Amino acid sequence: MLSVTCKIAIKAVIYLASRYGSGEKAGIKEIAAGINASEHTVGKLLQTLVKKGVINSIKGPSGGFYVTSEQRRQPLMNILDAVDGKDIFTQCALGLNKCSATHPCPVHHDFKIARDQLKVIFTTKRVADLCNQVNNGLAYLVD
Amino acid sequence: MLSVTCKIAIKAVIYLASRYGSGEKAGIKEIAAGINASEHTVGKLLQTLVKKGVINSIKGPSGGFYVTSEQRRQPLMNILDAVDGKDIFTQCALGLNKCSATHPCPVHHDFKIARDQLKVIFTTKRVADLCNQVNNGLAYLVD
DNA sequence: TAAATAAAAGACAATTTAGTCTTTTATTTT
DNA sequence: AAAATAAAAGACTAAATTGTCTTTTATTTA
Repeated sequence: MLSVTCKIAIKAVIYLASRYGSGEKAGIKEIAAGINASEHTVGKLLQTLVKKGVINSIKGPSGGFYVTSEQRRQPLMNILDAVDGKDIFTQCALGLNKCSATHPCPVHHDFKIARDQLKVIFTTKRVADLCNQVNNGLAYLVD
Repeated sequence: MLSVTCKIAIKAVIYLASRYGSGEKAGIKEIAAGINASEHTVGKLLQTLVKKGVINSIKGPSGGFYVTSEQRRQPLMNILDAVDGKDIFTQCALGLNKCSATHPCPVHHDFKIARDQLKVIFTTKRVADLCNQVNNGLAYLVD
């Protein structure tokens, strides 16, 4: 479904946004430790997120990564798009290039319903929503 | 979602079952041509399907691959399980090992709904159903 | 029984994806 | 201004997946 990197990216952003206020910075080490992932992997992927405007960063001592209050309001889709792209929401279940209502693969109609539902989840769930769940102990970022 | 191999496998089985009657045999070349895929890839993957009992084969001249009428009634899930396994229907969206209703990741509840829906599609749709669609010109296996 | 046919099996190669490491650049603090 | 800190950048390695090829085995037909 999502790539491994993308899953880590979502956890990293939620961790950052749930533990730190808007503008408050966290370093790579801390974020990696907080979501139980490799520092190297997290470092690399945070770069991508900064480049795509999902989060921000500042170099140097007392630098780090942070989210703005606006970025808290963005849907998970932004993270997914930055790392994996949006292809999974348009691709045919059987790999046809031209699969549509007028030229469907044999599972097109049903598959589209499920695929669209996933799309709804990722476009309606916002970073802030998930932070609340984590902060209230209703959801977890680690096993 | 599904691996490339698995997508080809589904198309191969549907092609075989839609073009040939129960017990009627088709060769690798023909199946590969019929779904616009590489002979090598198809040959290899059909082996897997035979081993897992999704289809049957007979060696030698006038040999080939075929499906029984019983195999026509099997759900797509059997193909998916034979090639990719059923993991995609249990895996956590964010990659947690222990993600459940009592220890959920932040998207568990919604994701599970969509995931379960996909599972329903693959367990209720049978090979024969899709063959009918293809044979009636309601669905296609190639672009 | 020999030749031809077609799948089975497995080795191998290529590609893609993921993960790691090193060097560079920017910023801050002393 | 120098030293320290932390991200940026990119090269590199490793692993997983996908795809290709060759050899073997079974079967049939002449």
